[in-house]
Amino acid sequence: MPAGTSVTLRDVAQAADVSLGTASKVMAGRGGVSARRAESVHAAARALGYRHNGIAADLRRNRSNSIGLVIPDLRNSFFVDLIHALETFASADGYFLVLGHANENPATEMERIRFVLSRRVAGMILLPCQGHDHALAELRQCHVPVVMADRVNDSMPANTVATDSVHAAYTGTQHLLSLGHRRIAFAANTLDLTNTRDRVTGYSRAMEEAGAAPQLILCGTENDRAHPAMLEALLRPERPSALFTSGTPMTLAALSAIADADLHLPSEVSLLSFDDAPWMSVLSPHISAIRQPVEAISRAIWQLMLAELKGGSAAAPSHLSFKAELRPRQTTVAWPHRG
Amino acid sequence: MPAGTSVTLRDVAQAADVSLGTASKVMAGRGGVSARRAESVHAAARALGYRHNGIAADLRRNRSNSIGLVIPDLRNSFFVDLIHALETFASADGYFLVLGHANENPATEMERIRFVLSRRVAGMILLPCQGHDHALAELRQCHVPVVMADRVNDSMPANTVATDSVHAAYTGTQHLLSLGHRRIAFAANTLDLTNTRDRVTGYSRAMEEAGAAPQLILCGTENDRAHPAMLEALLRPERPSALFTSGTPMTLAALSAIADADLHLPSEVSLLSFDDAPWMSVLSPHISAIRQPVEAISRAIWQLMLAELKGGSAAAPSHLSFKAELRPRQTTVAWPHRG
DNA sequence: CTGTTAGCGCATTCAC
DNA sequence: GTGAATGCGCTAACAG
Repeated sequence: MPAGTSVTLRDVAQAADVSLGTASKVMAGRGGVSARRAESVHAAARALGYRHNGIAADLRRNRSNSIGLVIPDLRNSFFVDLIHALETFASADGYFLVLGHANENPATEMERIRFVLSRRVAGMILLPCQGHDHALAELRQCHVPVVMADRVNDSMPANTVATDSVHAAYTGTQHLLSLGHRRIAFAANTLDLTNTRDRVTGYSRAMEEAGAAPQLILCGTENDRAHPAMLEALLRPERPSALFTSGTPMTLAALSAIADADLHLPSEVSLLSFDDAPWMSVLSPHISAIRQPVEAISRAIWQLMLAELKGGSAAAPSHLSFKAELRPRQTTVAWPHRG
Repeated sequence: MPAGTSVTLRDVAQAADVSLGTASKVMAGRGGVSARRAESVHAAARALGYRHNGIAADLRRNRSNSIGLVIPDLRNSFFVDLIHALETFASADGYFLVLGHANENPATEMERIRFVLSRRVAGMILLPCQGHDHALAELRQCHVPVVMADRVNDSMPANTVATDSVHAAYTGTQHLLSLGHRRIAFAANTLDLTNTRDRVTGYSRAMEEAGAAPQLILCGTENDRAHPAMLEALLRPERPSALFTSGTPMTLAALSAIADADLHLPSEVSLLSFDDAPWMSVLSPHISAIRQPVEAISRAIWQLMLAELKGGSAAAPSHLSFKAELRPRQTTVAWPHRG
């Protein structure tokens, strides 16, 4: 079953009694055609229900106005906000985004990258999901401008944009330390993620500077693993007085673990979430969070992409970094807690 | 700047010293080629860094294995869950999804539909954002299988899949009524949405049957409008004892309005949310919600699409409907509340 | 088994 | 201004 017996430009030209070339010019909005003929082409197109075939045009011109965007997780509001911002920028410059969803799975990620690439996008924005070498190799092979973001570091051989994770985690940990907490656990996805490693670095540095012992909980993002891991930590005699979660999924797991451990939030345990979300400030207690500067990051990504798109590949890749914002709310309180 | 100086199948054939046709067969994995030559083609492809050009192939074969999916809002977890499920089904059948994000904006929706269509997808799944006539007209013009979902009704001239909104809202309202509530306000996006109208119908029916006066709050999904609208309702002397929100964004707004009105949840006001989300059951009180059967809906959508894809367009369009599930939790309590 | 041929729908020279 | 001609990279039908 073909994708519809579509009417082609040739049909339109025939009906309007002009040549294919003329019809093409008219439909493209380029000038150089008499008003009378232009109108008759438009009329014919309308009458026949003509639809421009974008892929044929792209093929012929060997260029395209679509940009690939492959992201790890649609359930994470940080990524969704980023998509949204990027869409706005791209659309303002006449580009369209072709989305790929890796679902936090490297194999799926490769599939999506390949698919998006096979659509011959003009450029590719990749937020890697886990490990980047395989993806990067694929990307370099096709001579397409690439901008990577979020789970990236400065040694990657491509343009990168990210939050300064070390600094953000360091600041967050200091916030907890300054409240008197010493036993602060950091719950993170996996050390396979470069930004998770950075967050752990920032956390550990602050802890060590304060002479406190870091306690790392590596628990993935799935509740089946994260919940029990946190619960176990909270049930230990020497349980942490504060939990610092490295992303929204872990925050969710922490919240239910705290409830299951029958601990009161925040008097018995404090909670700080890396990544903010709308729901964190509507129920009590409002959750203290670290907010990544999504707009700034998105703008930088797009700027970099646009530069490569028009300028040709620049010299050395750029590595941009932005500071996150600490938003202390009601779940980070002094320790020991004075009722 | 072209999308990279790509190496073509012709280059590969040349390097492997075979014909274009043979190279094509090898790369497509079709048999009928001697092992020796096949290997040499593969080797050449690897050496040159060949990448299949999917759009050229689609163009030539006049068919494609991608399906368009245009959705209203990425920030709504219902839609995200649906994307996720649909991706799984599609991928299992060898199809890829080309996503379009309408951002709850009819103009953007049209742009996205047109773009996705210009990519010559084999079929189109549309979750309309507001009004459907314009979009539907566009879709019908290009003779592509169409399945619409969520904000649809049985009179639409296309396959549709949805939750039985009337029934779900009716059941939810009854739940509130059975707890003793009489002043129940229903906070919804806009009556321009067909499923919102259905939800209002279900709500009103239950209210009228109980001899209670319906109170509708039409407030959009943006916090700037929704929050003040709900706050105003909650500050009235004859304020509702229960709020029934018609979607996650409204639930968020309701929650902050309840806090700002200084009302205790749930003893002073009950809350029932149409659409469930993970965060609703981690903080206290856990929010009572109505859950739409996302998997069933997604499966039905895909089934319908697949049938059209292989079977050719069926006779009359199907209109499928699924029952939602009420999940009473801690925010719907008896009224008047006995402390 | 393999090579040759003929387009898919379109944009773009280049003559007129 | 306009139309005829030439592929973009690929698949499929056919002839050897």
